[in-house]
Amino acid sequence: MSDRRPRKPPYSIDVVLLTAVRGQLAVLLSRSPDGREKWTLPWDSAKNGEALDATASRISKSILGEDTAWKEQIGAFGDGKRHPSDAEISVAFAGLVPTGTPSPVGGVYAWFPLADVPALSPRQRQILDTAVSMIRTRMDQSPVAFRLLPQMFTLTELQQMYELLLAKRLHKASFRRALQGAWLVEPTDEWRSEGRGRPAQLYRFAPRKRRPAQRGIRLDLLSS
Amino acid sequence: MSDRRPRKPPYSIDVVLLTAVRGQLAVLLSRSPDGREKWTLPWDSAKNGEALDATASRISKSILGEDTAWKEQIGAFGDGKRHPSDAEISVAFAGLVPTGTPSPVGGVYAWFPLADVPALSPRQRQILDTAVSMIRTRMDQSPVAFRLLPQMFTLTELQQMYELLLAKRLHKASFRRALQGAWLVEPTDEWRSEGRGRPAQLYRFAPRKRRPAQRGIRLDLLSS
DNA sequence: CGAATTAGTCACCAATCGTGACTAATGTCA
DNA sequence: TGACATTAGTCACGATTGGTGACTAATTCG
Repeated sequence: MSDRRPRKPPYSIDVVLLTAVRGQLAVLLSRSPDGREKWTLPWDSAKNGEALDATASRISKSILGEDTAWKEQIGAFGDGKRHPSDAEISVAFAGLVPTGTPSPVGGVYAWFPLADVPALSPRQRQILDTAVSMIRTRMDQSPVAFRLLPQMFTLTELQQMYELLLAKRLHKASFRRALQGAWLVEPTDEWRSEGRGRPAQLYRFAPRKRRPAQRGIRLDLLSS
Repeated sequence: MSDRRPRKPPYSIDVVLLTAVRGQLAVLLSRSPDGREKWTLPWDSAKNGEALDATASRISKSILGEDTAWKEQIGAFGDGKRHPSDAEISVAFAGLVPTGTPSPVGGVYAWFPLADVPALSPRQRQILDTAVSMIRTRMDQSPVAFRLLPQMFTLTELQQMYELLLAKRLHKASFRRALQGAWLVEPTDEWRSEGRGRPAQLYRFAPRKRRPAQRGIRLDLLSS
């Protein structure tokens, strides 16, 4: 988060780090050095010759200790709306952080549930909204839910993650049947006993190329 | 596209205009003023204070006479790959042009079927590939096929457009049943007689909000 | 007129999906 | 120790959706 002010950078790289906290999506914000209770999305300007996603990786790494396992560009933003940098445009990336990852120490960074995000600059607010909506609509194309979970997880946890992202309850049997047909996970030989109740088998994300999903068209998904 | 060289712009706006020509997707390229047979994606730098998509609209309008009915940002590109501008990064937009739109006159612009696109700068090549792949994967979320057709079209034309985008044959009855269930088109009272055979009724794109498509999850679409 | 051609529909069957009820394996507590 | 609560995991039925070939409809051509 360099805060050098000598000359205005041509563009900033902003990072939307998302995780799941207690059944809600949460975004990582950075405390502004100047204001008292002002928060911003982490951002920086690119070093000389650095690729766009490399800058995003560097930012993530500097905050979390390592890069996110998944990252996607959200787009470029710059409708003249204000931004903590004075850059004309900002290129935004979204990254997913598994639950259970140790939180960054120090009072500089904090996770905010989406419902409790404080006021941001207009451009960063738009970036956040676009990132969340993109994550939610790209679920079918990207392994989003898996990247919000640790490497090993129970099927109930996976289902709850899907329910969180879809904001909709799923039926257990349907969910597992669909999962089976998609060849996305494989069981490990470990089990986890979570208090009372039968222990759950742990699975890992292991997509197989089998069956290229030769299905029909789905016109009914068209939103607008 | 302006070719002023005095100072390097901070970023360029590149536009990928796509249409369908004889059963193939085609992209509009602009002849380089310097080289003899060099072609580029249309691009320009933003005027002062102009929003990103406003620049893209201005470029489209200057080429086609009017803006495209549909346009989407593809993203920001700038991994140090070369670009006709010397901008560090380029923000790309895709726009769809209905078949039958009068082609831009003069030898400056031309439509190239995707298979016959000449060599482009590395960055523009990447932009084009990303744009096409985005269009194809976002078909379910955006009315892509409809924006490649004139306002009124026959269902056979619509089906052929879907077949072109999906690179896959569709069964007539299935296609029409899915279309009916999606409430996307409405019939007009006009018909078109295309040579021999029974005349076809013309339809228009008229999505209705009915039935929010309360369907299950589709895990089997997950690609990676 | 009849054949060819394209549009549009129907109906059968298979595959998929929503659902409730079932079994399985553990902890809790009397 | 045994009944109960709790969570995991599966099964099977009926309803819906989807793939498909064959059908009817309306036009041009010769």
